[in-house]
Amino acid sequence: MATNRKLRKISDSTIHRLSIYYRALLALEKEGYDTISSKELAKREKLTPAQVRKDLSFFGSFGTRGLGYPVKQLMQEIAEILGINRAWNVALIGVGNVGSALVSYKEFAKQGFVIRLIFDNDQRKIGSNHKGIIVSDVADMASLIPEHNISIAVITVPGSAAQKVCDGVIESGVRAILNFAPVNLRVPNDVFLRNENMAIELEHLSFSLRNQEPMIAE
Amino acid sequence: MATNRKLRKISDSTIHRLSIYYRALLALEKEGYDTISSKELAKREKLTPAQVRKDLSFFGSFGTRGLGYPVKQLMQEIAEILGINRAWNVALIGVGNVGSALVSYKEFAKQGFVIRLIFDNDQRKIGSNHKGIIVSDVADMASLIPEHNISIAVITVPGSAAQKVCDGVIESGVRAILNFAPVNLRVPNDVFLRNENMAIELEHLSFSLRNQEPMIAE
DNA sequence: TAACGATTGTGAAACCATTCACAAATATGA
DNA sequence: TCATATTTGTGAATGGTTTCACAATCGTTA
Repeated sequence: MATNRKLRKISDSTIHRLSIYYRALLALEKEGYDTISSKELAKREKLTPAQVRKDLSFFGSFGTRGLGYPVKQLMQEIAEILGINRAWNVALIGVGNVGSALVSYKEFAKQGFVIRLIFDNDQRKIGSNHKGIIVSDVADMASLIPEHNISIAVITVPGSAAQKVCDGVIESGVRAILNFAPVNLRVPNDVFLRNENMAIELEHLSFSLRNQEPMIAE
Repeated sequence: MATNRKLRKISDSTIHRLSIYYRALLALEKEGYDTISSKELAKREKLTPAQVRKDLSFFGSFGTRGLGYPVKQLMQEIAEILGINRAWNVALIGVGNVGSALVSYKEFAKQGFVIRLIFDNDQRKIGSNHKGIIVSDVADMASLIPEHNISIAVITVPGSAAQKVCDGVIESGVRAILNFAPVNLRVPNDVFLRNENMAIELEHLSFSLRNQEPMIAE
């Protein structure tokens, strides 16, 4: 059981790596491993053994000295820590290119994130069927979102509309948002916001390429 | 001019924020601002004034004491630092749901990232036209990528195929990769890799929701 | 059952990023 | 032209994350 220890300030990086460990363990299980050492796990993910152990130690002690961590069990522990050992109802707002792609994205549902509602403000899209889900009018968010017990909203509308949509979903009671629009959304302190901004990632690559040669001057 | 100072170890966070500043400045310019203080800029992006100044100071001194930073000029400086004051040729590998969405994504080209080539291994897709670009066979990467002067590869193939595709584009001379496949790619040290993994972001949200109440036990 | 090798869990040390605080520089208004 | 208010740029202080290093523990083998 994922223990309730004093899990006060867990850093974003640690949570991020937990996701990475989880994927690694999935692969290890498939490959037939029963146990895995922090050393081996770290090597696979280009991390350090100490980091793996420290990350896990925030949540409990899951390993056996001299042996390592039990693959299956650790997977379950991490799933529980991350909250992915259950289903979350998701609403998708905006059925443009990105939105449509996400509806068909299988990894989504595999991890327990189930798209229950799809919204758009385009009359031509409202009522249409996307993978079995009828597109609703954004105007109906306030009633539909609580009704369907939605925990997470995924925003895939154009940047210009994003803040308004964001305010709307929060109004409807959503407290976790994944934003694909290329803008910085403003949310209250009790709302969790994550951004997926491919322009920023490309700019990072562009920076790296431009500064390839360490550029030591002066 | 973006100066060539001793820009040795710039942290990822700083580069990330540079992208954020750039977007903020775009908006400020539209709103008619000529200058902006670190205080104001920080307030808009929920950062601290000191952070803004420190970030910028790694690259030069662009402000005027008592006044602030000139909006237009600072934008250009950052564009130069990030390397987005020019065009980069991009190849897209994999025309599934995500790949198709990216081809139509306008922000892409706006920032100077121009998709020149599209690859797939599905015979039914090869030869088809996506927004004016004919889909090529992945088997032809080795010749086409150098020919078209591609700097960045965007990988949108299923996880199972991603590592092989990754090895292929590196073989063809690409040194910057944006990976959408939900796997940890292995690349040599001189290749820049960024990951866009929406499952991980969702898991982060899931973690936050699950631990909403600080969970102080023991 | 005892001895050995392996590996965890974790304080302490080292490292890195952020914030503080203030001198230096500039704009502005009298 | 001078005094005042503002804001930058940056060393120093702080706070946070990663790595180190080792005692504690366990499996294995003789």
